[in-house]
Amino acid sequence: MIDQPHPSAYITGMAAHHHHEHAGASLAQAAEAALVDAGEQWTDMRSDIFAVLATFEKPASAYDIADLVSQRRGKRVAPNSVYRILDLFVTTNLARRVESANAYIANSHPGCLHDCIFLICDSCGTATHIDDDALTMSVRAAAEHAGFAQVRPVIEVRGKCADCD
Amino acid sequence: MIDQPHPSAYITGMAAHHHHEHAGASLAQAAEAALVDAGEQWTDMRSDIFAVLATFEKPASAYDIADLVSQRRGKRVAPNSVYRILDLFVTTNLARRVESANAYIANSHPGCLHDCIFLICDSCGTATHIDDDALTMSVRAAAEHAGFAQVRPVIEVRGKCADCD
DNA sequence: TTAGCGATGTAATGTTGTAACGTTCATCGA
DNA sequence: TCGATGAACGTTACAACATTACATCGCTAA
Repeated sequence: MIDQPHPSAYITGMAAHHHHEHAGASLAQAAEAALVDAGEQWTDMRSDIFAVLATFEKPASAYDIADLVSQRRGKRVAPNSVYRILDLFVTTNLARRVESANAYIANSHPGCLHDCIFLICDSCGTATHIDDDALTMSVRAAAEHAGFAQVRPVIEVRGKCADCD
Repeated sequence: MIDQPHPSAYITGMAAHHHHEHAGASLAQAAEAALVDAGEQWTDMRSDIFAVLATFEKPASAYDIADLVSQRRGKRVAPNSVYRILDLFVTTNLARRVESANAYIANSHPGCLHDCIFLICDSCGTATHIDDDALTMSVRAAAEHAGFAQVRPVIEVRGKCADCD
């Protein structure tokens, strides 16, 4: 059901880049729209998990999410179920996995397809992101030049944020 | 005892870039030299762990290494001990951690200080690396521009390598 | 009605990573 | 010589992250 976008989608998508940063209810709506658009269902469980994920400032682990969703529902939700849905979110671009933190973060502009660069503070753990398509496309190009296909860049920068510095 | 290099070290190191790719005994020697240079000891345990790590084509997990080192020594070596030494290797630039694989890979030119870009094949798992200082410095610059300090870029690209494609 | 399918639940297990503390051994000054 | 110190490594236990296999539930199309 879910297909990875063809790499060229990134190139065309790159031209006119116009970001709608969502938050709160607006974000949830955008997420729902994007998921339905991808031919998937927007269930209560998915809605709850997305809502919880979106409350985090820092990348959230699947277990963090499982705990909060369990509270919210008054019934234990197993990590398993959370992982399933997080995987779905990642493939549909509603969320990103932060590899260097083994955690996930909501995409604040779902439906908008491009690579992003995460900045994760080693002190306070908060993550921000930069959109620099020129840079990410260079990374893609370098990998493709080395013979790689279907590339999926993972660009994260660990460090100290302005507040913690 | 161990200090992180100042970021400017990267900039100066970037100018004349001349790689000595090591392998086998030569690599082990280079590693030993680099470690001693950093004021650390080159013990039997460290030597064994480095040797095992260097035999891998693919990023090796700490547990993989623990198993092989245990065999080699005829005595169980706990993952714990392996982690300690891998951490040391990472801080002294003898090895790198591949975040997106939760695994480690020997640095084929220890003593040579710069960020690198890993390409990891999702099919066969092998990892190669690209050295593109212009690119990695741009990532550093972008992060610093966003107010981050003591930055440590993690640039990895998942995809299909030329052989598996 | 019921066969099929997608979503979720349940239980078990596997993998990765850390914490706390103990032992060994080399060095060094009294 | 003796004990103090400190680095390296051992041992145990546990915490955190992730997956597998299979069961159940509810919808809908034949």
